[in-house]
Amino acid sequence: MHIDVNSAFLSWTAIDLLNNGFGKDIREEYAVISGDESKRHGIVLAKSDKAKQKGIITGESLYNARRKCPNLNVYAPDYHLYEEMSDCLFKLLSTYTPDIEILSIDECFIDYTKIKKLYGDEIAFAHKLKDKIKQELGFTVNIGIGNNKLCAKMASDFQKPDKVHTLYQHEVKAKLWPLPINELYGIGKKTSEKLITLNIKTIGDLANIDYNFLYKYFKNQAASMIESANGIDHSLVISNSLPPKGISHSITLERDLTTKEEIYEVLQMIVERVAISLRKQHKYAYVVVVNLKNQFFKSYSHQVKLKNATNITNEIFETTKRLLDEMWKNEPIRLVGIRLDSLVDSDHYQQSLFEDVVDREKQKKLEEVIDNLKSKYGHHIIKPAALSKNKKKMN
DNA sequence: TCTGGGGTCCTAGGACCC
DNA sequence: TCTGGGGTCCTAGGACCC
Repeated sequence: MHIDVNSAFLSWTAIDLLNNGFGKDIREEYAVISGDESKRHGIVLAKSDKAKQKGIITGESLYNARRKCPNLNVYAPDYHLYEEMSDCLFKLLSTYTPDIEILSIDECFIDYTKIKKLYGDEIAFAHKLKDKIKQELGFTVNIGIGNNKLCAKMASDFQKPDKVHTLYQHEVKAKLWPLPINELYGIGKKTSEKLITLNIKTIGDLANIDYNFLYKYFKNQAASMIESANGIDHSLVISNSLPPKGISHSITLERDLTTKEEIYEVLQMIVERVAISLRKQHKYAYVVVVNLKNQFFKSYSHQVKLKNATNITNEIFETTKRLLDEMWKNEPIRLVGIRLDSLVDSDHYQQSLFEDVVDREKQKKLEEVIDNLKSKYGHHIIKPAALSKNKKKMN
């Protein structure tokens, strides 16, 4: 089964507003959740059914959405709230089974095969489950049932909200094949455009295409594309969520930055964040990546693999500065991002002849102390002098 | 005041090795 | 007599997902 919260961010904000005495349910009006336009974060993160009927889609600019629906009501996202609501949902589900694979903040798979003996017919169970979620948590979900994850996921997407759908193997032809090709999981904008030029317009078209023909255009992807279109998927529900492969953070700036010093300051801020997150997870990173986006929305990245995995803020910061020096084309920058990759559980430190190991150990201890101060007294209790607004007052 | 942020996976090309 | 083939690792970029 695939369980998917209907318009998650919007539903969750709606509940929160109702709980705080807001007189109306924003699920019933022309509403979207969006970031702050003045900070250049104005894109649609979630929409109500009514907004959807106006043609508003997730991911488009708020500017665009307003043109489709001039009297649109806009609400800010609250990520802390969303984490809490998400936790509540997964906790409720885990009272039924430990076999839950969390896909994102608002959706997951459960392996019903293993608990069918306990709870009986899956369709009856799914209805009871969705009603229980609505009653106890206040929001609706769609539940898709299938013989594998792909079919369950496609089924949960059929008709919304508050519905249970099945997509068993024998239903693939009737329920999956008529859908437009871009609705197949794994087929995005680029691939569907390419497929349409090949006259492959529906999932059924893809399901029945000649493999050798498709191979010419999609190489190794061809086989799995045809399998998906036939509702075939051998992947398993993996309950114990895997550790992250990387940690990243990026910021779209309120205005484009034009000097290296300004970009350094942003880098420093972002490094602080990712490094703390890294240490919190007891990880060390081998690879440091800097990503930039220029005023024309062109992104480019530069990365380096370190000799030694690190979790030391300063080592990461110095690395990102070096990367920036090498890659920056002296042009206005809209977004600055950092990613830490190739994470390992311990640093297996290889001492270099020219390094001061004592100093490195001291640095690590210092950062442990700083992390503790921050978690006790808040993020702003201590920060690099370079990020202080009153640099002259600092001792 | 048009266009976010956090992820995963894949591919292509170059360096390098035997 | 101009120049293989297989393999790994690294980097950059892109597609896709929510």
